[in-house]
Amino acid sequence: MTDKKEKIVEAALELFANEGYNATPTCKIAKKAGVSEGLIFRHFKNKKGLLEAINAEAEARYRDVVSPILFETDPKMVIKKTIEMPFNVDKSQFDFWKLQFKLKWEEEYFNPNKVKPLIDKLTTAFERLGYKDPLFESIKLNHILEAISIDIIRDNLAEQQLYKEFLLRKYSI
Amino acid sequence: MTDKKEKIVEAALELFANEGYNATPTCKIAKKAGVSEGLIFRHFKNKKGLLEAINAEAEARYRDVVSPILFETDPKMVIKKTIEMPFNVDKSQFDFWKLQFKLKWEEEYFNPNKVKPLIDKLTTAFERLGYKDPLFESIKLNHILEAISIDIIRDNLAEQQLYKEFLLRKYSI
Amino acid sequence: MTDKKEKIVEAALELFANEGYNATPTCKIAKKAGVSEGLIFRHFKNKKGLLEAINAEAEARYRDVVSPILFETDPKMVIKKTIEMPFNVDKSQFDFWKLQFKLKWEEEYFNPNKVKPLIDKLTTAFERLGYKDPLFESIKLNHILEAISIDIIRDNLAEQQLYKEFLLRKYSI
Amino acid sequence: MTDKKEKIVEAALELFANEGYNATPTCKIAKKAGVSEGLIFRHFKNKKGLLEAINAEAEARYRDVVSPILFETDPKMVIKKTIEMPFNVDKSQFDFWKLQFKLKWEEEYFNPNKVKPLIDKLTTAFERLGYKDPLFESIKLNHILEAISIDIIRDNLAEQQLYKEFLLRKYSI
DNA sequence: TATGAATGAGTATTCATTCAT
DNA sequence: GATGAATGAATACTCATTCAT
Repeated sequence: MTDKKEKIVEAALELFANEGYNATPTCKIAKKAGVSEGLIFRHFKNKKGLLEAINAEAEARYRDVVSPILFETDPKMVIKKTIEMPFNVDKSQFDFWKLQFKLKWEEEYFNPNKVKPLIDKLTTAFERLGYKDPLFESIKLNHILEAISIDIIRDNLAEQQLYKEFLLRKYSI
Repeated sequence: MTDKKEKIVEAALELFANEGYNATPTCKIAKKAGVSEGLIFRHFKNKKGLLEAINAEAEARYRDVVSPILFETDPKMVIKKTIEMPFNVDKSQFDFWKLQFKLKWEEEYFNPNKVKPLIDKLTTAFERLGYKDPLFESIKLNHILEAISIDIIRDNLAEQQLYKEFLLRKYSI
Repeated sequence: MTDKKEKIVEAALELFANEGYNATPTCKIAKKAGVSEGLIFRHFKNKKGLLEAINAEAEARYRDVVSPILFETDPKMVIKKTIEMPFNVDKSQFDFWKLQFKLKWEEEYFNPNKVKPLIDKLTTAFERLGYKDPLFESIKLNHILEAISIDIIRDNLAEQQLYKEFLLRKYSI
Repeated sequence: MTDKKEKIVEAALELFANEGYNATPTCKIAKKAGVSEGLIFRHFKNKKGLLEAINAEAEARYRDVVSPILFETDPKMVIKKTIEMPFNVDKSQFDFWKLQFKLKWEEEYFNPNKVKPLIDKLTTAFERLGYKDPLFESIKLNHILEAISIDIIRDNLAEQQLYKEFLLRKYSI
């Protein structure tokens, strides 16, 4: 990716995440990126094309974060790593995840199957640990983590460290 | 509220909830409501004014749903009613809640204090029931319910009844 | 048709005819018509929609010009009226016809069946008058008249009166 | 002319002829020619420069086609060769002529004197053959041939062979 | 000669909003 | 209260043209 193309993506990511896709004019992206407006369309064809380029990278990052869990064999470690996941997200990546959560509300970008591998992995883990309703347990844990992620991203969760320890304790980890 | 004013609100609610506020042109609202575009501005001054009118009603509805919990005295019942809350939302109201959840992502409409009364009530309840970390317990339950609400509204939660019973069991209810 | 809508059509006709459809920006049409640019799209949806509206009117005018010939019963009069047709076009209508001839070069707007009724009528007329190759005669006459029309519209035909008489003489009229 | 320069001219000719000069973006020409967009401007300075280069070649070709008539001494042969001219155009040259006819509608490229030598030659021929109105006869024949050319180029003339023979018969050739 | 990234002015189109009726 | 024509600023997108390599 050329220098300017990268600049466009960065600017767009920040603006889409914070002001919203529809509320962000392409001229604002161009100005923030320090490039001409036309260049956006030369590189991405569409405003939507730009969004999709960002989104494609997001899929990759999601996989990077989740795959260490999927390769874990110890059931306790599966749960531990899953709980720790949202707390480990670097601040520099918040815009990225903010955009992801926003886009979930657009039919077009919402893919309910995305979490399935993780749910499956958690279900197996809970099963091995002798939990009664392993599927519901994993759905519940996933729910907690989704909500936590949202709070963290929006800087709306106090005492993260203590809360994380509380959760780990709950699962006897 | 006159007949036509009501029609505008209904149309706007559905469109804002499903297509997004910025992505919905006023002419589309007018067409769907079967009124002239000008009438929207006679009744609401602004497009934003229309959104705020809808939003104000949402606050009222939120209070309607939560207040029965706040007036509950039995701690077990507090938790039971809280868990049951998202499962009892009528389908006819989904657009309403969908819009609320979407708007949470706009700084302007996000009010982190909104859930405070419920969190407090839950904390007290968990305290009375002898839970070790009542605050974190209530935050956790709230997280679960937020995530459930999102799934239900988006028609993304299977076996709701069984899941609800599972949760109640978890809290020994 | 409202006053302003009519103004738009007039301005567009003149510009499309003289500068070409693609070479005419909508802002120029708006300025010439003395209206806001947006109004063009409110009335015609598209720039192309505007062209098509003009074109539809052109079809009507063509029919108005040709139908008196089609209802003629005397074969000599059929030929006479046909020959006179291009010479009788009023100068105020030149832009209209200019645009028609230009558009014939766009696949999309070229309809080879348009002249068929006239060709048929002429063929019958030549047949009745005992011409040897009535179909070719009518094609030939039509060719002459098309070329004359083009010359007249572009103000490129000197001594129109004498030329017309020459042609009539050729057909012994 | 280098290989690539030639490719550009070919691509531009086809596109200008069929889609129109204004409707053809330079990037489309470049893609069709298999060269970079910049190269067009290195070779032709302008988009207009490219058009003019094509046009200059057209003038040459026109002269090639007409000069054999101008050097003809037998009046009958002058008329015969003139009539046969449009029927002899090779299909591979249609785009060339199509563009010429289209450009006639742009003031800038319309040169009414272009046909003058041919008209003069025809007039003299008709004079020698004892026709009454030699000038009008030659204008008329020219009109017929212009219209025929247009029809042939647009593949809109059936039974060309028979029609040509019909015309020759008309002039007792 | 040839490329392709980059530009900036332009162009069709949208849209919230106003206003006379 | 209600309409619908009209506006003008904004917006996504195009395109001829330049320039460093």
